[in-house]
Amino acid sequence: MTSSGVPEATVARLPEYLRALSALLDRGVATCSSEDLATAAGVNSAKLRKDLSHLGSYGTRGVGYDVQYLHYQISREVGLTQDWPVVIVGIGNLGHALANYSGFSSRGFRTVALLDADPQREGELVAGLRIRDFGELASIVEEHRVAIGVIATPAIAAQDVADRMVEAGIRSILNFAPSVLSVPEGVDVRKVDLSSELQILAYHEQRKHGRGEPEESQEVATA
Amino acid sequence: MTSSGVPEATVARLPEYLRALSALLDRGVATCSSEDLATAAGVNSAKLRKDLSHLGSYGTRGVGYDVQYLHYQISREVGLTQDWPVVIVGIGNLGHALANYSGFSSRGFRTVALLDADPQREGELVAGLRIRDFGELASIVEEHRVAIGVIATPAIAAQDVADRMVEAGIRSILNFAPSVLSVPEGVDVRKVDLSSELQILAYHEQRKHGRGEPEESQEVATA
DNA sequence: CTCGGTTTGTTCCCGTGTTCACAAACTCTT
DNA sequence: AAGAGTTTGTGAACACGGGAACAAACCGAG
Repeated sequence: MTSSGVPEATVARLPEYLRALSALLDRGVATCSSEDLATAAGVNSAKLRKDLSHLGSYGTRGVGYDVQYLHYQISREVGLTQDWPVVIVGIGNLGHALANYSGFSSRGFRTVALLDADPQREGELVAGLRIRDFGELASIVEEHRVAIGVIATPAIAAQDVADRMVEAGIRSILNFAPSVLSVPEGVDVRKVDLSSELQILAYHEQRKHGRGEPEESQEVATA
Repeated sequence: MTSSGVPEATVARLPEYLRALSALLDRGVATCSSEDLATAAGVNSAKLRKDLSHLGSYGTRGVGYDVQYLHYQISREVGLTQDWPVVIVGIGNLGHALANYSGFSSRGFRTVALLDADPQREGELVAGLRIRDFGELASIVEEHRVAIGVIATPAIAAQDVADRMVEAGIRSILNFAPSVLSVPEGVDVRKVDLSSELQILAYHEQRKHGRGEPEESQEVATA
C-alpha cells in the first residue's frame, strides 16, 4: 500500500494503461469499455476495473470510460502533468541509449544533464547535451530542482554515485547497474537488471523442451 | 508456481543471489551464512533461506553455505551451465547498447546475430558483429539453435518481430519495446519498460515533499 | 560422550493481490 | 414510462508471497 490508498501493484500498471489510452487517442477512439482497455493493456478486465477504482470513479456504467478524460486523470495521478527534470550519470553505451530514448522526453521527463566521471568524455555532445563532470552534480540538482537520478555506470561505481545523489538531494533513483544500493529511508530505488531478465527466461526455457534435466513440464503462461 | 516446484518470485531473485555469490568468490570467501548472503543480495535472511530450500538442501546447519558449491547449484538450476545463443533485433541506440553489454556475455549468453530491418545499416559492425537483414532470422535461429530473442525495435514493429520470432521457433522473448505482445501459449515474454520505471518513481516522488496535491504522506520504504 | 552455541530448513500466520460474481447504474428501444 | 441490455464498481473467496519463530542438525570444547 502506498502512502495514498493506491496499492503498489496498481501503480506499477498505471503506465501501461496510459500507453494503451494514448494508442486509443491516436486512433481517434472517444470511449472504451474496461474490456477494450484491458486487452489493449494485456490484463484481465476485472483487474483493470479494480485498479481504476482505487483512483476514483471515472467511468459510467452501461457506457464505459471517456478515453481523453481517463488519460488525463491517470496522468495527473502519476504526476505526468508536471515537469520532471532528470540527470543521467554514466554515459557509456547504455547511458547513451537512455539519453536518446524518446520514451522519456515524450512523457514529461526532461533530461537536464549527462554526467560522467571520465574527464576524457567531458564536453562530448550526446543527444544535444554536453557531457559534464560528475562533480557538477550537486549544483545541477539544485539549479534544476532535479528529483530523479538515473545510474548507468559500471557496478563498481554505482554505490558511490547513489551516495552523492542522495547527498545532493535526489530522492528517487533508477538504477541500471547490477549492484544492490543501500540508501537512507525515504529514498526510493528501482532497479532494472538486463541480465537478470535473460536469466529468468533461461530458467523457464530450460524446463521446456529437451534442454537440461527433464522434470515434469506443464506449460505456464508468463506473458 | 513454475512448472517445477520453484515459485516465480524465487526465480526472479536467483540472479541476484548469483551475483552476490560471485562477489564473494572474487573476494576469496569460502563459506557464508544466510545472513551474509542475504545482506549482500539486499533481502531478508529468512526469505533467502526459504528461496534456497526450494532448490534443495545445499547448506549445513551450524555452518552455512559453501560459496562455490552453492554458486554452481544455482547456476545449474537457472541454466547458466549451458550455452544460450541470443539474437537481438533492432539495432538502434538501445540495441547497440545491449550488443555491447558485458553482463550478457559474462553469464553464458552469447549474441550470435544482430538484425535490423533498415537495409542501410546492413553490414555495419557493432560489438564485433555484422548487422544482418531481418529476413535472415529463420535461418540464423535454425543454424545456431537460438532459443531466446531480444526485441529492441520501435513499438510499431515489435508485434511483427515477435510473430516472426515465434514462427522461427523462438520460445522466449525479452521485449524492450513499449508495446504489449500477444504470443501463442508456450512462449514466454518478459517486458522491460524504461519509461514505466520512471513513471513509478514519479508517482512516489509526487507524494513525498511538496509537489502535487499534499495528501497524507507517511513514508514507505520501497528500496 | 555430553553440552552449549550456531545456523539451516520449515511451519505457521499475516498481509497483499487476483479473480469471480453480482448488484447498482446507465442507455436505448418500444 | 417501463423493461431489456450493457457495463461499471465492489464484496467475498482464494492464491501467493513475506516474515517471525522454532525445531532439527551440525560443530567444537571439555
